[in-house]
Amino acid sequence: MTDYLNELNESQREAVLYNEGPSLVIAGAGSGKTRVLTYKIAYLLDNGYEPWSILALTFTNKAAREMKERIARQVGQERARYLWMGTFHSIFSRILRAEAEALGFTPNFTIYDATDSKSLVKTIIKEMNLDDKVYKPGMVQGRISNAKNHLVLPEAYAANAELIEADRAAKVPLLHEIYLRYWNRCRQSDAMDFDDLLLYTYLLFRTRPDICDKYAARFRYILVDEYQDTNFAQHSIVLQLTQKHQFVCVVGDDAQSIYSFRGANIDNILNFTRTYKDARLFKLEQNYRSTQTIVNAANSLIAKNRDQIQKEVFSEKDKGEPIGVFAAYSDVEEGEIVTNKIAQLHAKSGYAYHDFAILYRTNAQSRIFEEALRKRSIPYRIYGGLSFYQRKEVKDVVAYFRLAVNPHDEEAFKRVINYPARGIGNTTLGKLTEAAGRCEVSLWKVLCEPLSYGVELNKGTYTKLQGFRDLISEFVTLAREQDAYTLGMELVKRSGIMAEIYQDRSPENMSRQENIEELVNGMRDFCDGRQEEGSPHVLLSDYLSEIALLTDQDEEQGEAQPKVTLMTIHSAKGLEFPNVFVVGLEENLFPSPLSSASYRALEEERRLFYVAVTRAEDHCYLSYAKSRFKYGKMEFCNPSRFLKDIDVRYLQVPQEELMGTRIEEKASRFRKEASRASYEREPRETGPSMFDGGPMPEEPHRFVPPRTLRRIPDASPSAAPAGPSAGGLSAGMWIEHERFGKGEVTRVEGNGDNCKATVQFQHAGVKQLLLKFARFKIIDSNTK
DNA sequence: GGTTTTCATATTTTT
DNA sequence: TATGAAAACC
Repeated sequence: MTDYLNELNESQREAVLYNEGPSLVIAGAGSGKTRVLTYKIAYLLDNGYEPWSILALTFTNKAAREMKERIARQVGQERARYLWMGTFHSIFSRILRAEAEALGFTPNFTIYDATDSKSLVKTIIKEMNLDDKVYKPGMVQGRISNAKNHLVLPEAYAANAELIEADRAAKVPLLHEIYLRYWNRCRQSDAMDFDDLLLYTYLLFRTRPDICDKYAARFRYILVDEYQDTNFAQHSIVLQLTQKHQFVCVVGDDAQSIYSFRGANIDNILNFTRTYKDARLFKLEQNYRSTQTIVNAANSLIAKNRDQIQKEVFSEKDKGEPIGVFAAYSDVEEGEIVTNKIAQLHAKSGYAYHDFAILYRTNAQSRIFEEALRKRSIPYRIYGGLSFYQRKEVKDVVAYFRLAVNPHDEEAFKRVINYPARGIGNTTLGKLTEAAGRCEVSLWKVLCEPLSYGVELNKGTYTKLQGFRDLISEFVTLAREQDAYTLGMELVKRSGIMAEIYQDRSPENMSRQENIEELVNGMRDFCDGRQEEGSPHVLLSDYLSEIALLTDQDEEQGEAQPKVTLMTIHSAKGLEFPNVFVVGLEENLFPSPLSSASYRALEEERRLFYVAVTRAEDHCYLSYAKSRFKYGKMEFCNPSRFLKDIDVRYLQVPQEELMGTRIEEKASRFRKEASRASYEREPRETGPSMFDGGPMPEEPHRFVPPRTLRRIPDASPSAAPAGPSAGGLSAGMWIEHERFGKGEVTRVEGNGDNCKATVQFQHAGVKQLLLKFARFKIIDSNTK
């Protein structure tokens, strides 16, 4: 039953087998960390632990799901399904719902997302008549979040001389007041933000030792993945639950700690053996992912950091090829170089497109590569950007759902009280808010009895408010009985959103319709899934608590077509690709200019670079541009200092452009020449061949490329030109549309999914139809 | 109360 | 450049 132990190397096996007390597993990049966690859990299950007595905390839902699947393969679905496995936030939100009353919340509390938090901060700043140029909502929210991550409550904040002094120095002395109000407003709204999920869990366990003991006894063994990215609150909760029995195993790599800007504290992992006195330390140092060259290069890079746990990561794979460095004259050229290289490797070495990743520091860099790939018709997929649940129309619908489950939810309330427009404007809302603030109750309570809270209203407004109140009241009643999917459909219709969005067929509305349909379909899948698992009644509240903690990253899409991956380095953590391009290695971009303030921030940037390089299995390429458009202005750039941090033995630098001071000299000379545009030189070759490691002649004056910034809405480069994809439609034809009746096609444009037709209808006027969705038939295909 | 225009703003973001 | 939100407008 323990034959799987043979699949582990010695240090992995030791880590799996040691279960007598606390342990810390330092898992170098690509060293089989997930495998160790999986087998350890399997081993525990085989050695007396019941599935429900094991708690495994991960950082993404995806990681939890994947690990559960792997364990299921090992020990069978039946046992795996009872494991407690999930993110800190999802596991503890479950516990908080179960214990909500002990904290003065209801089990149906709302989870505010980042946008809700920020919007609440914004309203509070406004209500306090503070200048939002000084009290920047983002910054205020960040400080509140930081306080919460350090388990500092509002009263403690106000009483903390150091914090108060820091705020005074930062010219935001009233921050503690904002924090307090924010805190109370969340409570009034029966809402918790992401940080609260951790903070309240900690408070629950601290104020109610009986409850803490209950869970500490239930979770006989706790495992934490990606421990380097936990914050103080998470660390403290784990400590609360394991202090007595000490059965805890944390896994992580301090060299890959890249989320300190979100409160992650690398000290948690660095000091683990001090927190748990008898902790055993295991190091996984064999890298199974990358070539020796890549591993060695990454080692030489990370060695430049001061704060780290010493380890020697090594690879027994092939030596591999040196890391190629590309110097481009401009950001556009950088895109071309990378794209050319991808095309070349694809054609000559037989790599599929999904074997490539382009990793960048900021999302803004993606566009250049998008355009370059599109030009060459290479399929790609961009990760990041606006997530599905952040789209306006989706948030609007979800706001109604949220109100139905918790009418006190202030952010949802404000979002939809006048959407769709029902004549309740800012003036009225202002009166309600004023009364709610004065009486310290939720907006909903004021809405229910405006008069008793002293709100003066004229008759018309009163009626409108009553209408909204009745609508929501009814939803609240329904939410207790009906299942989520049926109710979801109902709410979309009854709220008036359906009518609003389905009233015309403008392309924007079409995409909104599609998103709402997707949302509703998602609900159906969710209900079906839950029912299959044996819960007959799936309530809207179940659905909401599920999606509150979902992100885009969790959506798994079975991609049919292999595509090049474009993402930020942050989102690439944990992934691997045969070929990786790390782009934009320039000062003031990577490392980010904001990180130069402290050595800690700079070390984090270096770790980020380390993460990027160690994603690569076979080939890794680094590139930088000497000029780049930033905020619409062209800027000159110097190569990143990080390029010098990698031992040159592992690099293949273009021609004589060696790392070192010379590059700065050259760059500054180059800059002067470029700005004068003084003299002619022989024109440089064009085409891809020159970038294949060959010499790269300088050519200063040609350096500002003409930028063609047209917007191409179609993200699919493989889409065919207009003709055939237009569904056989062309100008001059007559069609009959389901709702608009008969009309003549006057124009057909775009291609693929974005193909649209302009149609002159006999009665409905001129409309643009997105052919992907439009329901019509051709009644006369004579194009005259 | 709804629309248009202008203006500031600009890392990374597993939850 | 490109986005979103406040201000000014109708």
